[in-house]
Amino acid sequence: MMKKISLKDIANQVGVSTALVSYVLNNQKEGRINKDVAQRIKDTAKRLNYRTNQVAKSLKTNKTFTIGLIVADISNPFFSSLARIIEDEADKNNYTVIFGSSDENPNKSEKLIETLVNRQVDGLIIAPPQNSEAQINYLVEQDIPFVLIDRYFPGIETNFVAIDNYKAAYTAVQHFIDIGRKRIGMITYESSIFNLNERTRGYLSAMKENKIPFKTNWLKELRPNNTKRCIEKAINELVNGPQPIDALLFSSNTIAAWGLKWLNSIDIKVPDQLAVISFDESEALDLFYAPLTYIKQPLQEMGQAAIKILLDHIGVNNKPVQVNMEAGLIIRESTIGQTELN
Amino acid sequence: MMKKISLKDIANQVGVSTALVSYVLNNQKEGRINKDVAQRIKDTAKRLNYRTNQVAKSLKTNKTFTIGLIVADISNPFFSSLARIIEDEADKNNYTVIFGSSDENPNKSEKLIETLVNRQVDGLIIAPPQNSEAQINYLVEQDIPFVLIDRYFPGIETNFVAIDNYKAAYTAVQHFIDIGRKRIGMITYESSIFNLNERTRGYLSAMKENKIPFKTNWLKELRPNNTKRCIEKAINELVNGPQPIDALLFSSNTIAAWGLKWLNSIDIKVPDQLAVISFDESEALDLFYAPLTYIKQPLQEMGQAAIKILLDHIGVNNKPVQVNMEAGLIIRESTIGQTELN
DNA sequence: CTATTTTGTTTAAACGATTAAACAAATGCT
DNA sequence: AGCATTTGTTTAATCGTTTAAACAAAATAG
Repeated sequence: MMKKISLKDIANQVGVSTALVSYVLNNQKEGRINKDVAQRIKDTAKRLNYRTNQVAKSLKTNKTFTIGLIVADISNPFFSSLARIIEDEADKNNYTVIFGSSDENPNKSEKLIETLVNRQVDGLIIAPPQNSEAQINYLVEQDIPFVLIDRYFPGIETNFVAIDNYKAAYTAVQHFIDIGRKRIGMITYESSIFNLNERTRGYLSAMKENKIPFKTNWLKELRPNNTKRCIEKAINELVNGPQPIDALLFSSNTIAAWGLKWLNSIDIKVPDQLAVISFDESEALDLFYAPLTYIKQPLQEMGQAAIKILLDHIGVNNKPVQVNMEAGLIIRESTIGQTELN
Repeated sequence: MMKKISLKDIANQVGVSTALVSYVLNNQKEGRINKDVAQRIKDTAKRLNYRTNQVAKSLKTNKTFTIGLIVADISNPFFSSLARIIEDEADKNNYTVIFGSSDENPNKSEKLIETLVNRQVDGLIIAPPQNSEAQINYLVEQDIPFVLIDRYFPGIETNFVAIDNYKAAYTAVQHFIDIGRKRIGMITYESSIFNLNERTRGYLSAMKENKIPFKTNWLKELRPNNTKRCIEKAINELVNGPQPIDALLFSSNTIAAWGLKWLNSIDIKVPDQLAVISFDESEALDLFYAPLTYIKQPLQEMGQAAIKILLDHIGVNNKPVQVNMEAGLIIRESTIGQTELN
């Protein structure tokens, strides 16, 4: 690695102090600096191809213009889409993004938070895994600016941006009922994550308020491990029982992807035999033979809001901002199939 | 933001110099330090919840343990999967990843490189867009360690990790021919990016060597803008002409996703009417009614190789390492459909 | 013709770590 | 006892910036 050009090098070349060089290159003390000297400094900087050392600058100014982003898994389209939006918004404000994947594991998440905080990020955007309350409280105590995204802990007063998952699930189930389905199943993860619980609560609540006799085994809660086979088993139980379901809600895009593959391979006809709705969108849901009705989260707005709130809390002690957005239900053939349209 | 604890705070509390604190916390000068004092320093560090300021450390040691990753678009599953692998490998080596998306735009890519270099990343992993040769040469001149991934410039001597795209495309076309297809089309981007050209070259070469009379309009090269409608138009021309094609190769996952949706909506039967192969995998290709035969890139190996090569070039002036891996052809129903199996 | 202000620039401390070198005290060796 | 070595710790410079404060020279005012 070549020796890097520093302010000092420019100062030496021009024959002035580093202070002056710094002032000129930062356009400070405008008017007070000799035009000639200023020009010579600028020229020399360009000629030597000077690049400011952000690390030194950050140390001195106590500002890194860096945001830490912690998601469950950057390779999950939900999070990578969000990451892209956050990246763009951050960039508009001259921030750079460092990211990490927690795999829904609180230990990993804690390690990531520590790493990012040690690197003096100006703030964090986090989709917290379950059992990570302590870390979040730590951030609150340390007064480190952060915004939770997608999930949050109702017991902790923090900034967050999420959707109303209760309502979203409720609306989905209501849609099933509106199209005449009564035996409605749901597959979700067994988890204490607030947003997932809200989805389950919405499902149960919609069933109840529509006076649908609910069978406990219509709700399948998956252990996080060995997911693929668990989903297959769950689906088998749901469709093969004495009271097979006629509608199914997947609580996440990953569950939906595995689930749809299995539905394909056991030849369940969607929507005739089984109407299907999934949370989150993905290319995959479009290419299923009956394009899926899905719950669309306003990712763009969520990402933008997260950045805005975060930046509004960097260096200022503002009150927590909590945003619950509304998801949309995009109705397609997996619930209103060709058959029913004709 | 609360005042952060520094070495000085610990030193003051314990009544020693910061140097000693630094030595103890870094386990240096082992044995030479009074056990008692060492313990007191460690205890105090823990009690005060000391976290080293990486920015200061980086400035002094001239090492950030940060890798910059520049891809075309982090929300593209190909790149987000790669990003995840790179993240994991980086983490194993105590590195953190900063990322940016170039949108295949050399200006953005240049800006990103500048930002990341200013932040003193120890090295870069880059999927370079077309017309970014100058930037890459700049990195070479500046002796900044980097590895190109997915694409590279044959004219520039750099580290790179890629697949043999010529061979991959050739193999795909050969597979079409082996199953009796002769009128084989290809949709790709019009681009000077080496890997795409190689794919085209592989396609043409396979056609030629199999003595398939090639029609120029079987090869559709898309302008990067307005892609969706261009793909639809291209497909219409390919399947509606006087000599409709009976096999189609998509040169990327994004083209495939749009293309398959369109094939669905104009009711082309895959594979009976049209056998289909795509580059890259994605959940979407699995859920198509005839799961797609696709060219599988060894992402895991590529990501791992990239990190290994990069780390081998940080701080050392090793010779460029160039890796061309072999892609696999995963054969599924879009070429060997049920009909032909029976 | 001083005193004051303005203009242009430098000095020097600071950010929070690292680390070579210096130093002091205790111990070992003959 | 006298010298060398070992042990334990501190001093001080440094990384590349920023920036308040000091300074010097020139311009303006009274």
